[in-house]
Amino acid sequence: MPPTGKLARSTTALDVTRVLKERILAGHYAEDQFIRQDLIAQELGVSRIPVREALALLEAEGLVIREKFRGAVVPRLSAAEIEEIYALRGLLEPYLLEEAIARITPEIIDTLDDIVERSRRASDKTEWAGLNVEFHRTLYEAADRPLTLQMLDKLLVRADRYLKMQRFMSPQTQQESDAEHMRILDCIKAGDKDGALESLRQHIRWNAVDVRRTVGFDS
Amino acid sequence: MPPTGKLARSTTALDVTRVLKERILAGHYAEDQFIRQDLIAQELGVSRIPVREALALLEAEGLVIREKFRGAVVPRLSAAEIEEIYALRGLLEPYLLEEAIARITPEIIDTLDDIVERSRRASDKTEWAGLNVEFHRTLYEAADRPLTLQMLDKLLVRADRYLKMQRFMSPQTQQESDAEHMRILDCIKAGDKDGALESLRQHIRWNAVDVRRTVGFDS
DNA sequence: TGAAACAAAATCGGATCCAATATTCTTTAT
DNA sequence: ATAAAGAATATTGGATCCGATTTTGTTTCA
Repeated sequence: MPPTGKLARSTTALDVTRVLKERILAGHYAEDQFIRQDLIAQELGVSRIPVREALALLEAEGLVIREKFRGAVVPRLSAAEIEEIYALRGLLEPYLLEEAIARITPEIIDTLDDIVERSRRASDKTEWAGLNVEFHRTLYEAADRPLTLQMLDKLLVRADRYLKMQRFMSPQTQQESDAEHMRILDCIKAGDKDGALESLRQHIRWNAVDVRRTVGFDS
Repeated sequence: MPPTGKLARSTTALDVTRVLKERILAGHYAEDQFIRQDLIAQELGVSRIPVREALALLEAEGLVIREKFRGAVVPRLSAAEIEEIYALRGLLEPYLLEEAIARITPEIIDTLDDIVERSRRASDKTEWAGLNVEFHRTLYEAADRPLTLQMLDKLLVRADRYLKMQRFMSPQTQQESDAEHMRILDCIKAGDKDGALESLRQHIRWNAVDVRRTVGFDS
């Protein structure tokens, strides 16, 4: 039996959940294709029990849908769902930003400056994506609204699956995104709350437009 | 071949999930008290496997917290979490109401009228609570925003646990709540969107005040 | 007597096994 | 030859069993 590595704190089920989530977000499983428990179990060297728990958790996150005695599939994302996700981002993120501004410290601002700087220098697309996430995470964690942040995370995970599948992030979009982050950060430094909020809303709108354009909606 | 539009048959794990959720919402388990898998399994006449899956799902909903090799407990709700839930209601519900108004039909309005009428006549507290939920559900389903509604539901479940535990709903509060529902409905009929939104926000604020008063926060 | 050390019991996470159901393949009738 | 019917296979959900860890109880020593 191959050792599964050092799982001192985590459980096998959570490890499987993490692996499957990464795979799904990487577009490893085609939509409407069944994810076979047995195969996953063999690939990861575990039994089907933690695989089943992982699939149950992923269903709760909306990343798969299970049908009794049939299996789990990655569901298609509808245009309506994408639209809804961006509408919800437009509600949640300004709220988080507002609360973050009320609680932000010079240390956090320094951290954000650093992230933006590294983001601008980033050449690798994956590295840039990581820094992009880190920027928002650092900023929003300052808001001290764990429930809201958790809800937002789940929304972004759903959207991310789509975005990564579509490979839509152009260098131009990256530049524009960095610039918008800087604008938000500058507004925060200047104590311009409304300016920061407006920049954020613009940021989200641009994101939404990008997605629509790439996906080619009509709705 | 028979039509595939058959209802999704329930699985044992989902049945256990439903039972446990009902129990938790009814305050059956004390906070910080371990929910023993073996006991649940015996009580329900099933094995521990579906019980474990149920607990995993309930953890994803925030109704329990599991610690490795220790078990699952109903977590305490902090004052901060209550506040956050109401803040999020204040974001999500106006959005849903706005979308609902844009799509509402005379039939739905009739249904809502009926619900309010029955709610006003309701003597039993449980019946009233059910109608209260039905009013919001009917109204918000008209918004056709399933993700948002699902998020709201999960928030309300968390809050409900607290409210039911505290048994806070006084007759006076019921009357006031019914009146607010009528006000919202009247605004919708009159095509007064802003009025409806303002009534809703007031409704949520009152709810929040009610909770704070009953719970007796200070933090 | 009280606390540390050790043993016993309880409980959990995971593995293996079995039953229920779905899917695929084969047979058969027209 | 084709489509319905039935057998064989595949896959899932659940039950039973096992090792790991925590908790509880007992013993021993200062």
